[in-house]
Amino acid sequence: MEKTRAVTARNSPDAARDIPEATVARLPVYLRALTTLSDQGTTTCSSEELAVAAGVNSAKLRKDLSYLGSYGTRGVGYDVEYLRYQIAREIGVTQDWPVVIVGIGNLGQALANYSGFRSRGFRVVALLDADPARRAEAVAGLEVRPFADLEQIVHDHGVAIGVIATPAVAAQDVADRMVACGITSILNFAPIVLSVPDLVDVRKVDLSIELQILAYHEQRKMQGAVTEEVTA
Amino acid sequence: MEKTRAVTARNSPDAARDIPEATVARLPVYLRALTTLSDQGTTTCSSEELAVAAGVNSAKLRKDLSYLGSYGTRGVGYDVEYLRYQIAREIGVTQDWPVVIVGIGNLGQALANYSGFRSRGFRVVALLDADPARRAEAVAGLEVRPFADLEQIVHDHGVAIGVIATPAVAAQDVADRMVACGITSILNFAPIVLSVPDLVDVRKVDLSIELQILAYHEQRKMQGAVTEEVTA
DNA sequence: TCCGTTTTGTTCTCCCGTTCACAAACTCCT
DNA sequence: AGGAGTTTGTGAACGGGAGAACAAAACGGA
Ligand SMILES: NC(=O)c1ccc[n+]([C@@H]2O[C@H](COP(=O)([O-])OP(=O)(O)OC[C@H]3O[C@@H](n4cnc5c(N)ncnc54)[C@H](O)[C@@H]3O)[C@@H](O)[C@H]2O)c1
Ligand SMILES: NC(=O)c1ccc[n+]([C@@H]2O[C@H](COP(=O)([O-])OP(=O)(O)OC[C@H]3O[C@@H](n4cnc5c(N)ncnc54)[C@H](O)[C@@H]3O)[C@@H](O)[C@H]2O)c1
Repeated sequence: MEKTRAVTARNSPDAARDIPEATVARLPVYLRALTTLSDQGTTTCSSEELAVAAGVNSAKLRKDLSYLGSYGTRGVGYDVEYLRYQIAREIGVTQDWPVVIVGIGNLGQALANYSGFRSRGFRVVALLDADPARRAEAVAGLEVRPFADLEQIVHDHGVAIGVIATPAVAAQDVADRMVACGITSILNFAPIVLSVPDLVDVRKVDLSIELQILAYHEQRKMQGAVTEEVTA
Repeated sequence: MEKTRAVTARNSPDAARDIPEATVARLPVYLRALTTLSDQGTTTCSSEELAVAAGVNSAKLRKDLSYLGSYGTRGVGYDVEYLRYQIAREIGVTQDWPVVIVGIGNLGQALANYSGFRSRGFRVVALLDADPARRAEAVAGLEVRPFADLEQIVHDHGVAIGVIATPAVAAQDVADRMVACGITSILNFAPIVLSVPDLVDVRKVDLSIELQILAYHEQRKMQGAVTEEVTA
């Protein structure tokens, strides 16, 4: 029974192939590059062109795409629109995903105001904040609602994805409540490691960590410069 | 001559060991966990405790730390303060890094107002925006200055790290100008692949991509659920 | 129809990172 | 002093991803 699935042909529309995680992370980049090409009026592109636009090796690009199926034509390349649709479908952004944002402070407001989510398959259906003062005025055309409304909202809109933009101390509580309401994917901006059940996916974005990684390399560049001076 | 370096003992203070990239990305997480433990009054911790706090495997944690040196005591564990300092020193955040933010819109303002950067070794020294209207009022106690001031600011403060929070169309231009001014590390929030010289480090944060990765897994969970229903 | 050109899809190899497992080293108790 | 218990640091096995390289396939021109 398990084997049956593995034997399923690549092109089979409903085959649940397991795409490597590294590839999944790059598919959105290809999608973005294809959208740009499409906007420029390009109808066809080679793996080399697309690879340059996406900032990756062309062999890697072709291997990534081969996990989805054979959507190219040898000697010609890929049809931009067709490939774009196939990737969008594979990722799951041909439909709109309802999203709730919890914690409407500096970052939460910026996220709520960001138009890019909408055009990429996500719709912010509710903004939640524990602080009544935050609820005085609407943000991005949406009222800010009490955190207690979470369950109702998740139920009404069938929300599966939640964004946490609260302070770190509140994040685990918020995550627990989200999970209890049936949310199974969380994007976390709070600088804390969340503990959730196995079936819930968590992705974290930590801007301080990004800067620290840059700082590490920056420091090494400087050390190298000094060493060179000394040995010279 | 090349060999000499390889032979250098791990504990040697000035040894330029090459730490794996994956490890570098985790060091800030350990640093954060150690700071939390320290705040809670913990003076000593085992690799197992720290690993749980950081959300990683304890063997991986120990191997990561071993790249920095032997800072633990067998049978006892690690001194929290000591290890915290060693990691901070290795990353390079014992000193303060001056940072400029370009593009003071929704996201740029949120970043400017974020206090967490300061406590983690970064100091926002200037906010730049091309739009004169943006410069009417100060953000986070800093005036918003014209983009043309970049070179002066970079020169005056010795800025090595720049943050791009402009729309995608402007990002490559901004990056080029940054590089021309001597900035060698860039944190990019615009959804575009930046092209920069080899010696410049770029890290990108793309929130749409994060959501799309979650959507992919979410879709698979649902497919699985449907398949189960059908086969049941 | 056939051959040269182009470009995909895939195989193969190498490298990096993860994890296991254990010896070495340290503490504490008797 | 010695042994039991604990925890680190690391060697070795393993798995996954990156990239080179090539065969298969499509196209176009003669
Ligand atoms: N602002 C940034 O640029 C930035 C950068 C990196 C990381 N972060 C992280 O993102 C998170 C938010 O940052 P911020 O600057 O927007 O903070 P903020 O203080 O401006 O906003 C936090 C919001 O969360 C709300 N909140 C607190 N507890 C809550 C709860 N239990 N339920 C619902 N809402 C609750 C608060 O009322 C507030 O409105 C923090 O964890 C921060 O560390 C922010
Ligand atoms: N807001 C978010 O939550 C969010 C989320 C994901 C990605 N992003 C990305 O971050 C970037 C900024 O988003 P935002 O919502 O803050 O946009 P925004 O439009 O609110 O702000 C952009 C700012 O950049 C300034 N700017 C434009 N061209 C410039 C130039 N050449 N030099 C200097 N400044 C310039 C504009 O004047 C404006 O103030 C965008 O690329 C967006 O795609 C934002």
